[in-house]
Amino acid sequence: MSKASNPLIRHLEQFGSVSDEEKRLLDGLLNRIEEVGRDQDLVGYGEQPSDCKLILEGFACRYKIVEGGKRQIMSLQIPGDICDLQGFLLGRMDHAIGTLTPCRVALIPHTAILDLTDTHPRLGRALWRGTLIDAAVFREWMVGIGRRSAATRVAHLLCEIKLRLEAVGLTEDDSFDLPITQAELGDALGLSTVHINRTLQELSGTGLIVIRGAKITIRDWQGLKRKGDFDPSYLHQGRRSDIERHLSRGHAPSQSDAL
Amino acid sequence: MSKASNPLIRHLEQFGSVSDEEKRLLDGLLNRIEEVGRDQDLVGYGEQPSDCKLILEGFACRYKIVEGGKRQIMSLQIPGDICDLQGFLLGRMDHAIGTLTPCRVALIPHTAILDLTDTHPRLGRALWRGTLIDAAVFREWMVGIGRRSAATRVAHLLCEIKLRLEAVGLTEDDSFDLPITQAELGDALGLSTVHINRTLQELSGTGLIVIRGAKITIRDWQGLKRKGDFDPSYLHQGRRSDIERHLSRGHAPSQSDAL
DNA sequence: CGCACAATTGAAGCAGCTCAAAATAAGTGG
DNA sequence: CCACTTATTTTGAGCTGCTTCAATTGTGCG
Repeated sequence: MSKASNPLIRHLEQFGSVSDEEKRLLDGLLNRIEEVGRDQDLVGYGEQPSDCKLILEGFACRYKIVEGGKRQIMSLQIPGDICDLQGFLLGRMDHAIGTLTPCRVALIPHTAILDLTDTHPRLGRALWRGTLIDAAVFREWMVGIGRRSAATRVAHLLCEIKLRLEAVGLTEDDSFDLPITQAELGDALGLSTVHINRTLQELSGTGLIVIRGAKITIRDWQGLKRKGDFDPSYLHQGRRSDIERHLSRGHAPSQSDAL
Repeated sequence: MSKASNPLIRHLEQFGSVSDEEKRLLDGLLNRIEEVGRDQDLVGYGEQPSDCKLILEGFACRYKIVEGGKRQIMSLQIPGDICDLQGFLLGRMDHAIGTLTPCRVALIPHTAILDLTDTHPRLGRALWRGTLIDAAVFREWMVGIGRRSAATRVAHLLCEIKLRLEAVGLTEDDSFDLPITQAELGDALGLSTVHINRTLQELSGTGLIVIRGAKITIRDWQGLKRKGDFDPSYLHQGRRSDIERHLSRGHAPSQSDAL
């Protein structure tokens, strides 16, 4: 696998430079690739996986089922995401990860990650940073579910997805594919399917977005951001901490914050 | 500061053994101590702190204010918690951390943590693990806010707080002090103050808990757990991953999972 | 073509909200 | 230790954003 197409490297380079040696090591991790169908668990609740899953293609989600059978989707995982480093350090899964579409995933043994983080603390911190961003997204979702109206929540999620997909090259202009059902959207936002449907109509009706099948086009980015009370800083895109700059001089990540 | 009383060491030992040399290093981190009053920001939104805060005494919380002025509290930070490792690797704060009571906190410079994680990858992973547990708690709160009823949410939170306080020795029998207002509880659970009040009365009325001022006594632990749909596994208390066992043989953390 | 799933619409219900005011408790200065 | 002020808890009552239930329409696909 060539450097350029290794999504793990691209992922880590968002936050700091990656040396050639590090790249070589990272390339070595992606040898076991699997295809998984839609609506399958990549990792089940309570499991103790022995490898991490890196999503190469497709959409997945973290979710939990509560008493009464309701489901809460806690995050959307898109290509480039390592979706269970959690299992690496915590052992037993306290939630499940399931596919929303057919997926292609790379399996990375925990032992390989352990070796890597032992010998290359900087890479360890880079992975760590990724999990901190995951946590920032959890927090933002919590804020939305707890304190924002349905319309604001939906708008906010669309803004987030747009930026995240853009970062991995999965948008064209102001459009992107969001191949998930309204029921799934509801489970992610803590809303009923019916209300998701009505809310999407509202957002379409006011000219903020256009929906055609699974394709979503953002007609009025500023308006959607306003509607969604959206401040992208929690995604920590295209930024490095002082600490990381202090470590790796010379490289500057491409900034694209003109949002 | 003696080893036994260093809450950072106690915190890390929950998940894996800490060598004597590591303990010495960790002791060296706790030299700057500060007292902070109630309702003060330990770290403000958008700041770029240069040190982490370890809470020695008192309660704090992560929070965010949304458009319209509503507040969502995203986590409760209790003694022993390092409450912004986030800032270490991500630089700019995407939320604020404020005190709920007067607090005593230790300030740990980012540079010290950087050195530590560079030279002692195992300690780095231990800190990382802590942030992953934080994330697990975020997820669980999200599930509650999104999919559980008010009474279930309140009961769940009480269960969680009980276990977390117990782990740092801040409970006596089935009682603990929870010196936060009902308004703050509401901000944490995405509920109104009025509804929190009525829900607490419901939980008292059915004999699950007793409230006397800031002191909460759990009368019926099993019942409260049932009411709160509470499964403590997300707290990852008293457990180590295979990976960590693989690394440090010989030591076994005390297990106390008879819950 | 027809099945199965997904989106849409209508209508009624309710969990939790808001507003407003009263009752307690917790400070605080004298 | 009291009198006064301020914060918190508690209660009542009306309201609403979202849910639930149930049915209809659309759509992808073997």
